[in-house]
Amino acid sequence: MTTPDRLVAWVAADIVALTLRDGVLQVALVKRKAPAARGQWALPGGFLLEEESAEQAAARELAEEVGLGIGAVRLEQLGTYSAPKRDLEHSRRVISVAYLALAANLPETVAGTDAGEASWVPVEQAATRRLAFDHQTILTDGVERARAKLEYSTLATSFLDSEFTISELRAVYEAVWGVRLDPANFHRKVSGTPGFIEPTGEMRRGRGRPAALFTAGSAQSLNPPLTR
Amino acid sequence: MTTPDRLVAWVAADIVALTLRDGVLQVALVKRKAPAARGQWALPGGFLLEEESAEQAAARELAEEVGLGIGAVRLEQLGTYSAPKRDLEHSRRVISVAYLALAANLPETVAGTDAGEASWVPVEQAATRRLAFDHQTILTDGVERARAKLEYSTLATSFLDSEFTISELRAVYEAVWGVRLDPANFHRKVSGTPGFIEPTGEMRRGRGRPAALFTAGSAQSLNPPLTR
DNA sequence: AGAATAGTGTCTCTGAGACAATATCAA
DNA sequence: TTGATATTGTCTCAGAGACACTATTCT
Repeated sequence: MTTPDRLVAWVAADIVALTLRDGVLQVALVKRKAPAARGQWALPGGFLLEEESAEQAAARELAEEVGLGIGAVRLEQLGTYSAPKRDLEHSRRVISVAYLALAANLPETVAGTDAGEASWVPVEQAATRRLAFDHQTILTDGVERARAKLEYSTLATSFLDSEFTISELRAVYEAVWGVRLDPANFHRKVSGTPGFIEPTGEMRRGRGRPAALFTAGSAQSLNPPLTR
Repeated sequence: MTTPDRLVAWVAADIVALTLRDGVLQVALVKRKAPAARGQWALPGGFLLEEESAEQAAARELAEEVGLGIGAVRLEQLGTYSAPKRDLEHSRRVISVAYLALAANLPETVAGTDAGEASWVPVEQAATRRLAFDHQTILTDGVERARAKLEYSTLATSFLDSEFTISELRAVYEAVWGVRLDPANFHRKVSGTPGFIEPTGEMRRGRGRPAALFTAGSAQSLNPPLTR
């Protein structure tokens, strides 16, 4: 026996996928091809299928719409958006479970089946576009979460390839936080935190003195944290 | 036109409601009266109704099942649980949006319509009970979130009445974190953080020297944080 | 040589923690 | 007076930030 006014809903998983291109924080957006909100820019995402969890759906949609292979990104749950009027385009209420994904070297975006186009857009610029549904709110929350997480977690390395220099790691912090950090103090801080980064012994040569290469360490949290 | 295998779900809001009784961290549990998982202990909660957001549903269920008036508690979204097999008792898949609620002086629990019994149970003891569905996981996540939030937010005052002493505030931290804190250093720390607590000018007299009374200040975050 | 980037040394300041000392009440 | 709790003082240590300095490459 079903209570008459109990909500029956579709459940969507939407992803705030962030990456760094040319030192600028960018987010993956798709131009909607589905009937609802057709033609508008939106976060990648889609409906959960039967027998699928929200995280599985997020990983699948990220692969289909943005071409980010499953396992290539860390997915972290952001929150769930369930306001009754958040999506008036569908015939049923839709609640959305939002995820944050941080990606390194972005394979060029791929136009998948569900989305018309997919592209990386600077976050600053995306903040001025009108996005479908409440995706502007979700984007803002996602960026803020990423900023906060850099302080007390080792998440920043997710933006980088498996080998990176300390300067590149610093560039992640500077781009996401929008600040300039002292190279000397940053170097001491990250190299002195056990488990954050591990030296490979290799060097990378560029304009000046060659820089030592590192890989991500095993630590998940930063103690004490980096301060913004 | 509906894609054939798109999930259609019921959406529940479940609440990890924590309070302090006799210096012990306790959680509100209900004995289920509904057919699904009848007789088992579970977190308070229930299904979203049409035209209701998850947070509204959480507030309503908290009022109905635990007797905590709407507005008497802060609700913070914990996360969403959507594993396909998390709830096999219902005829449809159920995904649950979990909330964290911190309450002061717990009105005695009220047996509402949906729940058979409701009572406050020490968290340590609840961790050993078999709870319905995946509520054990949700409870663990909620307690961990509360612990983390005390560090960098002013959430601890939510556990107290509108007027409290610094010792009472310290007791919150000691109970939630399960540690002993130095009274002198704690006093300096909280009274020296602008916006955390505001003196009322009143005193409360007990066993020893009377303690000054405070109310919660306007600050939401603690900078620098308290360390566990 | 000069520019550029990597990395180290050093000083100062702030805040956490240990713990002694003082204050103000009840019994 | 004694015991209990509140509050302040003081010392030490760790870490953040400013910034001078050294190291190693390219042009």
